[in-house]
Amino acid sequence: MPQFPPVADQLALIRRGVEKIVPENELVPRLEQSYKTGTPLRIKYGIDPTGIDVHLGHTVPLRKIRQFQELGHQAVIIIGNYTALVGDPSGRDQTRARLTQAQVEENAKDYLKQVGKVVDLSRAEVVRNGDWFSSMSFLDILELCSKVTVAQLLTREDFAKRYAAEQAIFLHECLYPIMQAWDSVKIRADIELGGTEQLYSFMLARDLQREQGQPQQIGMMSPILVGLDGVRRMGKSLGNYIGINETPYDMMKKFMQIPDAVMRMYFELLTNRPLEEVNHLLAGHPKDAKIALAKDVIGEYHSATEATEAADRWQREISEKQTPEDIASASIARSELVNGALPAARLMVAAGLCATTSEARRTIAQGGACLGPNKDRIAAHDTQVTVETGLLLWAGKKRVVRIELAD
RNA sequence: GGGGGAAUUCCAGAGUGGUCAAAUGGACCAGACUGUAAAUCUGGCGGCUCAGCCUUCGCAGGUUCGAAUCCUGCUUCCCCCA
Repeated sequence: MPQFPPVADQLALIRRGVEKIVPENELVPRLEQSYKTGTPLRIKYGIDPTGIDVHLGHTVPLRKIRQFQELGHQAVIIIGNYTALVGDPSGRDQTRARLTQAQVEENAKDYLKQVGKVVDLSRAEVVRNGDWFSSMSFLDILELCSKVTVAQLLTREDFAKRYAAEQAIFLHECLYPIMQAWDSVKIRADIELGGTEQLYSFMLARDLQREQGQPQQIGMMSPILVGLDGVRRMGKSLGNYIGINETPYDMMKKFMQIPDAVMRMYFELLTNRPLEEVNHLLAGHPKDAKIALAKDVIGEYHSATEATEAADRWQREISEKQTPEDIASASIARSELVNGALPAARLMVAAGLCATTSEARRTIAQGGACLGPNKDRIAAHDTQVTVETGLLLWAGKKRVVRIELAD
Protein backbone atom coordinates (compact mmCIF):
# COMPACT_ATOMS: atom_id res chain seq x y z
CA MET A 1 0.00 0.00 0.00
CA PRO A 2 1.46 3.36 -0.99
CA GLN A 3 2.41 5.62 1.86
CA PHE A 4 1.46 9.27 1.68
CA PRO A 5 2.66 12.21 3.74
CA PRO A 6 0.20 13.39 6.38
CA VAL A 7 -2.75 15.28 4.97
CA ALA A 8 -1.76 18.55 6.58
CA ASP A 9 1.64 18.41 4.91
CA GLN A 10 0.07 17.56 1.60
CA LEU A 11 -2.28 20.51 1.88
CA ALA A 12 0.51 22.96 2.48
CA LEU A 13 2.12 21.99 -0.77
CA ILE A 14 -1.05 21.57 -2.78
CA ARG A 15 -2.58 24.86 -1.79
CA ARG A 16 0.39 26.97 -2.78
CA GLY A 17 -0.36 29.23 -5.69
CA VAL A 18 -3.90 27.97 -6.14
CA GLU A 19 -6.50 30.62 -6.54
CA LYS A 20 -9.64 28.60 -6.21
CA ILE A 21 -10.61 25.13 -5.12
CA VAL A 22 -14.13 24.07 -5.95
CA PRO A 23 -15.69 22.80 -3.89
CA GLU A 24 -13.22 23.73 -1.21
CA ASN A 25 -14.77 21.64 1.53
CA GLU A 26 -14.38 18.36 -0.33
CA LEU A 27 -10.63 18.56 -0.63
CA VAL A 28 -9.65 17.53 2.88
CA PRO A 29 -12.07 14.57 3.09
CA ARG A 30 -10.83 13.35 -0.28
CA LEU A 31 -7.21 13.53 0.81
CA GLU A 32 -7.99 11.83 4.08
CA GLN A 33 -9.76 9.02 2.33
CA SER A 34 -6.83 8.57 0.00
CA TYR A 35 -4.46 8.59 2.96
CA LYS A 36 -6.46 6.03 4.88
CA THR A 37 -7.01 3.66 2.01
CA GLY A 38 -3.61 4.17 0.44
CA THR A 39 -5.22 5.01 -2.86
CA PRO A 40 -3.55 7.65 -4.98
CA LEU A 41 -5.81 10.42 -6.23
CA ARG A 42 -6.17 10.70 -9.97
CA ILE A 43 -5.03 14.15 -11.01
CA LYS A 44 -6.33 15.24 -14.38
CA TYR A 45 -4.77 17.83 -16.59
CA GLY A 46 -5.91 18.27 -20.13
CA ILE A 47 -4.25 20.18 -22.88
CA ASP A 48 -5.02 20.68 -26.52
CA PRO A 49 -1.97 20.16 -28.70
CA THR A 50 -2.27 23.34 -30.70
CA GLY A 51 1.39 23.82 -31.40
CA ILE A 52 2.54 25.03 -28.05
CA ASP A 53 5.92 26.42 -27.28
CA VAL A 54 5.79 25.77 -23.56
CA HIS A 55 6.49 28.85 -21.50
CA LEU A 56 6.40 29.58 -17.80
CA GLY A 57 2.69 30.29 -17.92
CA HIS A 58 2.06 26.71 -18.96
CA THR A 59 4.30 25.37 -16.24
CA VAL A 60 2.03 26.59 -13.47
CA PRO A 61 -0.42 23.68 -13.68
CA LEU A 62 2.38 21.37 -14.80
CA ARG A 63 4.34 22.10 -11.65
CA LYS A 64 1.21 21.44 -9.67
CA ILE A 65 0.98 18.02 -11.29
CA ARG A 66 4.57 17.40 -10.35
CA GLN A 67 3.82 18.29 -6.77
CA PHE A 68 1.01 15.80 -6.68
CA GLN A 69 3.34 13.22 -8.15
CA GLU A 70 5.90 13.89 -5.46
CA LEU A 71 3.17 13.24 -2.90
CA GLY A 72 2.47 9.89 -4.50
CA HIS A 73 -0.64 10.65 -6.50
CA GLN A 74 -1.39 9.59 -10.03
CA ALA A 75 -1.07 12.16 -12.79
CA VAL A 76 -3.29 11.67 -15.82
CA ILE A 77 -2.45 13.89 -18.74
CA ILE A 78 -5.05 14.11 -21.41
CA ILE A 79 -3.91 15.06 -24.84
CA GLY A 80 -6.92 16.66 -26.39
CA ASN A 81 -6.26 15.40 -29.86
CA TYR A 82 -9.99 15.32 -30.45
CA THR A 83 -10.96 18.49 -28.65
CA ALA A 84 -8.21 20.27 -30.54
CA LEU A 85 -10.25 19.67 -33.63
CA VAL A 86 -12.96 21.77 -32.03
CA GLY A 87 -11.03 24.65 -30.57
CA ASP A 88 -11.38 25.73 -26.99
CA PRO A 89 -13.59 28.80 -26.72
CA SER A 90 -12.44 29.50 -23.16
CA GLY A 91 -11.50 33.06 -22.54
CA ARG A 92 -11.78 33.77 -26.20
CA ASP A 93 -13.81 36.52 -27.65
CA GLN A 94 -13.49 34.94 -31.04
CA THR A 95 -13.83 31.54 -32.57
CA ARG A 96 -10.57 29.66 -32.51
CA ALA A 97 -9.11 28.21 -35.65
CA ARG A 98 -9.31 24.47 -35.98
CA LEU A 99 -6.47 22.12 -36.81
CA THR A 100 -6.05 19.06 -38.94
CA GLN A 101 -5.49 15.64 -37.38
CA ALA A 102 -1.96 15.35 -38.69
CA GLN A 103 -0.98 18.69 -37.20
CA VAL A 104 -2.49 17.71 -33.91
CA GLU A 105 -0.53 14.47 -33.70
CA GLU A 106 2.74 16.18 -34.47
CA ASN A 107 2.03 18.87 -31.94
CA ALA A 108 1.18 16.29 -29.32
CA LYS A 109 4.57 14.61 -29.60
CA ASP A 110 6.38 17.88 -29.46
CA TYR A 111 4.32 19.00 -26.52
CA LEU A 112 4.98 15.88 -24.47
CA LYS A 113 8.67 16.32 -24.96
CA GLN A 114 8.44 19.71 -23.34
CA VAL A 115 6.09 18.59 -20.59
CA GLY A 116 8.62 15.99 -19.60
CA LYS A 117 10.84 18.74 -18.29
CA VAL A 118 8.39 19.43 -15.52
CA VAL A 119 6.28 16.34 -15.08
CA ASP A 120 7.66 12.88 -14.46
CA LEU A 121 6.20 11.21 -17.50
CA SER A 122 7.45 7.79 -16.49
CA ARG A 123 4.96 7.87 -13.64
CA ALA A 124 2.14 9.59 -15.47
CA GLU A 125 -0.69 8.22 -17.52
CA VAL A 126 -0.90 9.88 -20.87
CA VAL A 127 -4.11 9.39 -22.81
CA ARG A 128 -5.70 10.90 -25.89
CA ASN A 129 -9.33 11.79 -25.81
CA GLY A 130 -9.73 10.69 -29.40
CA ASP A 131 -9.53 7.19 -27.95
CA TRP A 132 -13.07 7.49 -26.72
CA PHE A 133 -14.53 10.27 -28.80
CA SER A 134 -13.68 8.89 -32.21
CA SER A 135 -15.81 5.83 -31.67
CA MET A 136 -18.89 7.61 -30.34
CA SER A 137 -22.02 7.42 -32.41
CA PHE A 138 -24.33 10.30 -33.11
CA LEU A 139 -26.73 8.74 -30.67
CA ASP A 140 -24.06 8.74 -27.97
CA ILE A 141 -23.42 12.37 -28.67
CA LEU A 142 -27.09 13.27 -28.47
CA GLU A 143 -27.28 11.40 -25.21
CA LEU A 144 -24.39 13.40 -23.85
CA CYS A 145 -25.81 16.69 -25.08
CA SER A 146 -29.11 15.99 -23.42
CA LYS A 147 -27.39 16.54 -20.09
CA VAL A 148 -26.68 20.17 -20.75
CA THR A 149 -29.02 23.06 -21.36
CA VAL A 150 -28.38 26.14 -23.42
CA ALA A 151 -29.04 28.29 -20.40
CA GLN A 152 -26.25 26.48 -18.57
CA LEU A 153 -23.89 27.10 -21.42
CA LEU A 154 -24.72 30.75 -21.41
CA THR A 155 -23.73 31.07 -17.79
CA ARG A 156 -20.18 30.88 -19.02
CA GLU A 157 -18.80 34.34 -19.10
CA ASP A 158 -17.05 34.00 -22.44
CA PHE A 159 -20.15 32.69 -24.17
CA ALA A 160 -22.41 35.18 -22.43
CA LYS A 161 -20.18 38.01 -23.53
CA ARG A 162 -20.12 36.89 -27.10
CA TYR A 163 -23.83 36.27 -27.07
CA ALA A 164 -24.51 39.73 -25.68
CA ALA A 165 -22.20 41.27 -28.25
CA GLU A 166 -24.06 39.33 -30.91
CA GLN A 167 -20.92 37.59 -31.99
CA ALA A 168 -20.94 34.16 -33.45
CA ILE A 169 -21.02 31.17 -31.12
CA PHE A 170 -20.80 28.01 -33.14
CA LEU A 171 -22.43 24.82 -32.00
CA HIS A 172 -19.20 22.89 -32.08
CA GLU A 173 -17.80 25.32 -29.56
CA CYS A 174 -20.70 24.59 -27.27
CA LEU A 175 -19.68 20.97 -27.35
CA TYR A 176 -16.19 21.71 -26.16
CA PRO A 177 -16.90 21.98 -22.44
CA ILE A 178 -19.07 18.89 -22.67
CA MET A 179 -16.23 16.94 -24.22
CA GLN A 180 -13.80 18.17 -21.64
CA ALA A 181 -16.20 17.14 -18.90
CA TRP A 182 -16.64 13.72 -20.42
CA ASP A 183 -12.88 13.25 -20.30
CA SER A 184 -13.13 13.47 -16.53
CA VAL A 185 -15.69 10.69 -16.52
CA LYS A 186 -13.59 8.47 -18.75
CA ILE A 187 -10.49 8.72 -16.63
CA ARG A 188 -12.32 8.91 -13.29
CA ALA A 189 -10.66 12.12 -12.22
CA ASP A 190 -10.48 13.02 -8.53
CA ILE A 191 -8.94 16.40 -9.07
CA GLU A 192 -8.68 18.48 -12.20
CA LEU A 193 -6.11 21.18 -12.65
CA GLY A 194 -6.42 24.23 -14.84
CA GLY A 195 -6.80 27.95 -15.01
CA THR A 196 -9.61 29.94 -13.48
CA GLU A 197 -11.32 30.19 -16.83
CA GLN A 198 -12.02 26.47 -16.66
CA LEU A 199 -14.55 26.70 -13.86
CA TYR A 200 -17.54 25.91 -16.03
CA SER A 201 -16.08 22.79 -17.59
CA PHE A 202 -14.91 21.58 -14.20
CA MET A 203 -18.38 21.88 -12.77
CA LEU A 204 -19.96 20.25 -15.76
CA ALA A 205 -17.62 17.33 -15.23
CA ARG A 206 -19.00 16.95 -11.72
CA ASP A 207 -22.52 16.80 -13.10
CA LEU A 208 -21.62 14.11 -15.57
CA GLN A 209 -19.67 12.13 -13.02
CA ARG A 210 -22.60 12.10 -10.63
CA GLU A 211 -24.77 11.03 -13.52
CA GLN A 212 -22.46 8.07 -14.05
CA GLY A 213 -22.34 7.22 -10.37
CA GLN A 214 -18.74 8.31 -9.92
CA PRO A 215 -17.18 10.36 -7.16
CA GLN A 216 -17.15 13.99 -8.27
CA GLN A 217 -13.91 15.68 -9.10
CA ILE A 218 -12.55 18.71 -7.33
CA GLY A 219 -11.37 21.60 -9.46
CA MET A 220 -8.15 23.34 -8.55
CA MET A 221 -7.58 26.52 -10.47
CA SER A 222 -4.36 28.42 -10.74
CA PRO A 223 -4.26 32.12 -11.28
CA ILE A 224 -3.19 33.28 -14.67
CA LEU A 225 0.47 34.09 -14.80
CA VAL A 226 1.06 37.56 -16.10
CA GLY A 227 3.75 38.10 -18.66
CA LEU A 228 6.86 40.24 -18.72
CA ASP A 229 4.77 43.36 -19.09
CA GLY A 230 3.21 42.63 -15.73
CA VAL A 231 -0.27 43.20 -17.06
CA ARG A 232 -1.47 40.77 -19.67
CA ARG A 233 -1.38 36.99 -19.39
CA MET A 234 1.82 35.39 -20.48
CA GLY A 235 1.42 34.32 -24.06
CA LYS A 236 3.37 33.71 -27.17
CA SER A 237 1.31 35.98 -29.32
CA LEU A 238 1.81 38.81 -26.88
CA GLY A 239 5.55 38.32 -26.95
CA ASN A 240 5.75 38.63 -23.19
CA TYR A 241 6.83 35.14 -22.27
CA ILE A 242 9.81 33.16 -21.07
CA GLY A 243 10.01 29.80 -22.83
CA ILE A 244 11.34 26.80 -20.97
CA ASN A 245 13.63 25.96 -23.85
CA GLU A 246 15.39 29.28 -23.77
CA THR A 247 19.03 29.53 -22.78
CA PRO A 248 19.87 30.41 -19.20
CA TYR A 249 21.16 33.81 -20.21
CA ASP A 250 18.12 34.66 -22.31
CA MET A 251 15.90 33.71 -19.41
CA MET A 252 18.02 35.78 -17.09
CA LYS A 253 17.69 38.89 -19.20
CA LYS A 254 13.96 38.49 -19.35
CA PHE A 255 13.56 37.89 -15.66
CA MET A 256 15.42 41.06 -14.84
CA GLN A 257 12.93 42.96 -16.92
CA ILE A 258 9.80 41.94 -15.10
CA PRO A 259 8.09 44.60 -13.00
CA ASP A 260 8.81 44.34 -9.29
CA ALA A 261 5.14 43.93 -8.53
CA VAL A 262 4.90 40.50 -10.13
CA MET A 263 7.80 38.94 -8.26
CA ARG A 264 5.65 37.54 -5.48
CA MET A 265 3.39 35.82 -7.96
CA TYR A 266 6.33 34.40 -9.85
CA PHE A 267 7.94 33.07 -6.70
CA GLU A 268 4.73 31.50 -5.58
CA LEU A 269 3.80 29.90 -8.87
CA LEU A 270 7.15 29.10 -10.41
CA THR A 271 9.41 28.11 -7.54
CA ASN A 272 9.38 25.91 -4.48
CA ARG A 273 11.08 28.48 -2.30
CA PRO A 274 9.30 28.62 1.08
CA LEU A 275 7.01 31.61 1.32
CA GLU A 276 8.72 32.86 4.45
CA GLU A 277 11.94 33.14 2.53
CA VAL A 278 10.13 34.86 -0.28
CA ASN A 279 8.83 37.47 2.10
CA HIS A 280 12.30 37.99 3.42
CA LEU A 281 13.70 38.43 -0.07
CA LEU A 282 10.98 40.81 -1.11
CA ALA A 283 11.71 42.95 1.92
CA GLY A 284 15.27 43.44 0.69
CA HIS A 285 16.52 45.05 -2.46
CA PRO A 286 14.25 44.18 -5.39
CA LYS A 287 17.20 43.57 -7.67
CA ASP A 288 18.55 40.87 -5.39
CA ALA A 289 15.14 39.29 -5.06
CA LYS A 290 14.80 39.25 -8.81
CA ILE A 291 18.15 37.58 -9.25
CA ALA A 292 17.19 34.95 -6.69
CA LEU A 293 13.93 34.36 -8.52
CA ALA A 294 15.65 34.03 -11.86
CA LYS A 295 18.19 31.60 -10.44
CA ASP A 296 15.47 29.47 -8.89
CA VAL A 297 13.63 29.07 -12.14
CA ILE A 298 16.63 28.81 -14.43
CA GLY A 299 18.08 26.21 -12.10
CA GLU A 300 14.96 24.14 -12.56
CA TYR A 301 15.19 24.00 -16.33
CA HIS A 302 18.96 23.99 -16.61
CA SER A 303 21.22 23.68 -13.58
CA ALA A 304 22.19 25.70 -10.56
CA THR A 305 25.63 26.23 -12.03
CA GLU A 306 24.28 27.52 -15.29
CA ALA A 307 21.87 29.75 -13.44
CA THR A 308 24.69 31.30 -11.47
CA GLU A 309 26.73 31.77 -14.61
CA ALA A 310 23.82 33.48 -16.28
CA ALA A 311 23.36 35.78 -13.32
CA ASP A 312 27.05 36.66 -13.23
CA ARG A 313 27.07 37.32 -16.91
CA TRP A 314 24.05 39.55 -16.60
CA GLN A 315 25.82 41.49 -13.87
CA ARG A 316 28.86 42.01 -16.10
CA GLU A 317 27.28 42.66 -19.43
CA ILE A 318 24.10 44.41 -18.54
CA SER A 319 24.51 45.94 -15.14
CA GLU A 320 28.13 46.95 -15.58
CA LYS A 321 27.75 47.45 -19.30
CA GLN A 322 30.83 45.49 -20.20
CA THR A 323 31.25 44.28 -23.75
CA PRO A 324 29.17 41.11 -24.23
CA GLU A 325 30.93 37.81 -24.83
CA ASP A 326 28.86 36.56 -27.69
CA ILE A 327 28.62 39.17 -30.37
CA ALA A 328 27.01 38.33 -33.64
CA SER A 329 29.25 38.98 -36.56
CA ALA A 330 28.14 40.89 -39.59
CA SER A 331 29.93 40.28 -42.79
CA ILE A 332 30.55 43.10 -45.18
CA ALA A 333 31.98 42.70 -48.65
CA ARG A 334 35.22 44.51 -49.33
CA SER A 335 33.80 45.62 -52.62
CA GLU A 336 31.31 47.82 -50.81
CA LEU A 337 34.04 49.93 -49.27
CA VAL A 338 35.52 53.03 -50.77
CA ASN A 339 39.15 53.44 -49.72
CA GLY A 340 38.50 50.99 -46.91
CA ALA A 341 35.72 53.08 -45.43
CA LEU A 342 31.98 53.63 -45.49
CA PRO A 343 29.74 56.50 -44.42
CA ALA A 344 28.33 55.67 -40.98
CA ALA A 345 24.70 55.38 -42.04
CA ARG A 346 25.53 52.96 -44.84
CA LEU A 347 27.66 50.91 -42.50
CA MET A 348 24.80 50.54 -40.04
CA VAL A 349 22.59 49.17 -42.77
CA ALA A 350 25.28 46.95 -44.22
CA ALA A 351 25.90 45.50 -40.76
CA GLY A 352 22.22 44.71 -40.41
CA LEU A 353 21.69 46.97 -37.41
CA CYS A 354 19.25 49.19 -39.22
CA ALA A 355 16.69 48.28 -41.81
CA THR A 356 16.94 51.47 -43.82
CA THR A 357 19.37 54.30 -44.18
CA SER A 358 16.71 56.63 -42.83
CA GLU A 359 16.56 54.59 -39.67
CA ALA A 360 20.34 54.60 -39.47
CA ARG A 361 20.42 58.35 -39.83
CA ARG A 362 17.95 58.73 -37.02
CA THR A 363 19.85 56.41 -34.74
CA ILE A 364 23.07 58.29 -35.40
CA ALA A 365 21.45 61.69 -35.02
CA GLN A 366 20.14 60.62 -31.63
CA GLY A 367 23.50 59.45 -30.43
CA GLY A 368 22.69 55.77 -30.51
CA ALA A 369 25.46 54.67 -32.84
CA CYS A 370 28.85 53.89 -31.36
CA LEU A 371 32.12 52.25 -32.31
CA GLY A 372 34.54 49.99 -30.50
CA PRO A 373 34.70 48.57 -26.99
CA ASN A 374 34.65 52.06 -25.53
CA LYS A 375 31.51 52.94 -27.38
CA ASP A 376 32.73 56.09 -29.06
CA ARG A 377 29.80 57.92 -30.47
CA ILE A 378 29.53 58.41 -34.19
CA ALA A 379 28.90 62.07 -34.75
CA ALA A 380 27.20 62.22 -38.10
CA HIS A 381 25.56 59.98 -40.65
CA ASP A 382 28.18 60.85 -43.23
CA THR A 383 31.16 60.29 -40.97
CA GLN A 384 33.58 58.05 -42.84
CA VAL A 385 34.24 54.95 -40.79
CA THR A 386 37.31 52.89 -41.57
CA VAL A 387 36.00 49.35 -41.68
CA GLU A 388 38.15 46.50 -40.44
CA THR A 389 37.48 42.97 -39.33
CA GLY A 390 36.83 42.92 -35.60
CA LEU A 391 35.35 46.38 -35.45
CA LEU A 392 32.52 46.63 -32.93
CA LEU A 393 29.47 48.56 -34.00
CA TRP A 394 26.65 49.48 -31.65
CA ALA A 395 23.09 50.57 -32.24
CA GLY A 396 21.68 51.66 -28.92
CA LYS A 397 22.70 49.99 -25.69
CA LYS A 398 21.73 46.47 -26.52
CA ARG A 399 22.47 45.76 -30.11
CA VAL A 400 26.04 45.22 -31.20
CA VAL A 401 27.79 43.37 -34.00
CA ARG A 402 31.37 42.54 -34.84
CA ILE A 403 32.26 43.44 -38.38
CA GLU A 404 33.84 40.82 -40.55
CA LEU A 405 35.22 41.75 -43.92
CA ALA A 406 34.58 39.28 -46.69
CA ASP A 407 35.92 39.14 -50.21
C1' G B 1 -33.19 37.74 -50.06
C1' G B 2 -33.74 43.26 -48.58
C1' G B 3 -31.57 47.68 -46.10
C1' G B 4 -27.50 50.37 -43.83
C1' G B 5 -22.34 51.30 -42.57
C1' A B 6 -17.05 50.87 -42.89
C1' A B 7 -12.17 50.36 -45.31
C1' U B 8 -6.27 55.79 -43.19
C1' U B 9 0.78 55.12 -42.03
C1' C B 10 2.42 48.51 -36.72
C1' C B 11 -2.46 48.82 -33.69
C1' A B 12 -6.40 51.99 -32.14
C1' G B 13 -8.28 56.27 -34.13
C1' A B 14 -8.68 61.82 -36.13
C1' G B 15 -8.95 63.92 -40.81
C1' U B 16 -14.82 65.54 -45.84
C1' G B 17 -10.87 69.63 -51.81
C1' G B 18 -5.23 72.86 -50.80
C1' U B 19 -1.72 74.87 -44.55
C1' C B 20 -1.38 66.16 -44.91
C1' A B 21 3.87 61.96 -44.77
C1' A B 22 -1.36 62.89 -42.46
C1' A B 23 -3.90 65.02 -35.12
C1' U B 24 -3.98 62.01 -30.62
C1' G B 25 -2.99 57.51 -27.75
C1' G B 26 -0.54 52.78 -27.60
C1' A B 27 3.47 49.79 -29.34
C1' C B 28 8.30 50.48 -30.92
C1' C B 29 13.36 53.05 -31.48
C1' A B 30 17.17 56.51 -29.45
C1' G B 31 18.89 59.67 -25.34
C1' A B 32 18.67 61.15 -19.77
C1' C B 33 17.68 59.04 -14.96
C1' U B 34 18.04 53.95 -12.84
C1' G B 35 18.33 48.35 -9.91
C1' U B 36 18.71 47.76 -18.27
C1' A B 37 11.84 47.25 -12.46
C1' A B 38 8.30 51.09 -12.21
C1' A B 39 7.56 56.17 -12.90
C1' U B 40 9.35 60.45 -15.34
C1' C B 41 11.65 63.69 -19.03
C1' U B 42 13.56 64.57 -24.22
C1' G B 43 13.71 63.33 -29.31
C1' G B 44 12.15 59.99 -33.18
C1' C B 45 8.72 56.77 -35.60
C1' G B 46 7.17 55.81 -45.01
C1' G B 47 11.55 55.98 -48.28
C1' C B 48 15.82 58.37 -50.59
C1' U B 49 21.76 60.41 -53.31
C1' C B 50 17.72 64.18 -46.98
C1' A B 51 17.33 72.29 -45.87
C1' G B 52 15.20 68.87 -51.38
C1' C B 53 12.87 64.90 -53.75
C1' C B 54 9.86 60.38 -54.24
C1' U B 55 5.84 56.85 -52.80
C1' U B 56 1.54 56.31 -49.32
C1' C B 57 -4.79 56.89 -46.86
C1' G B 58 -8.82 48.98 -49.70
C1' C B 59 -8.33 48.31 -55.62
C1' A B 60 -9.12 50.50 -60.59
C1' G B 61 -10.63 54.57 -63.20
C1' G B 62 -12.68 59.74 -63.38
C1' U B 63 -13.68 65.16 -61.98
C1' U B 64 -10.24 69.29 -60.59
C1' C B 65 -4.84 73.82 -61.28
C1' G B 66 -4.93 70.55 -56.85
C1' A B 67 -8.03 64.55 -53.81
C1' A B 68 -7.04 60.60 -47.91
C1' U B 69 -11.13 63.98 -48.76
C1' C B 70 -15.84 64.53 -54.66
C1' C B 71 -17.87 60.84 -58.65
C1' U B 72 -18.12 55.64 -60.96
C1' G B 73 -17.07 50.52 -60.79
C1' C B 74 -14.78 46.52 -58.05
C1' U B 75 -13.12 43.85 -53.56
C1' U B 76 -13.36 42.91 -48.44
C1' C B 77 -15.50 43.41 -43.58
C1' C B 78 -19.47 44.65 -40.20
C1' C B 79 -24.46 45.61 -38.68
C1' C B 80 -29.87 45.56 -39.11
C1' C B 81 -34.50 43.29 -41.07
C1' A B 82 -36.57 38.57 -42.82
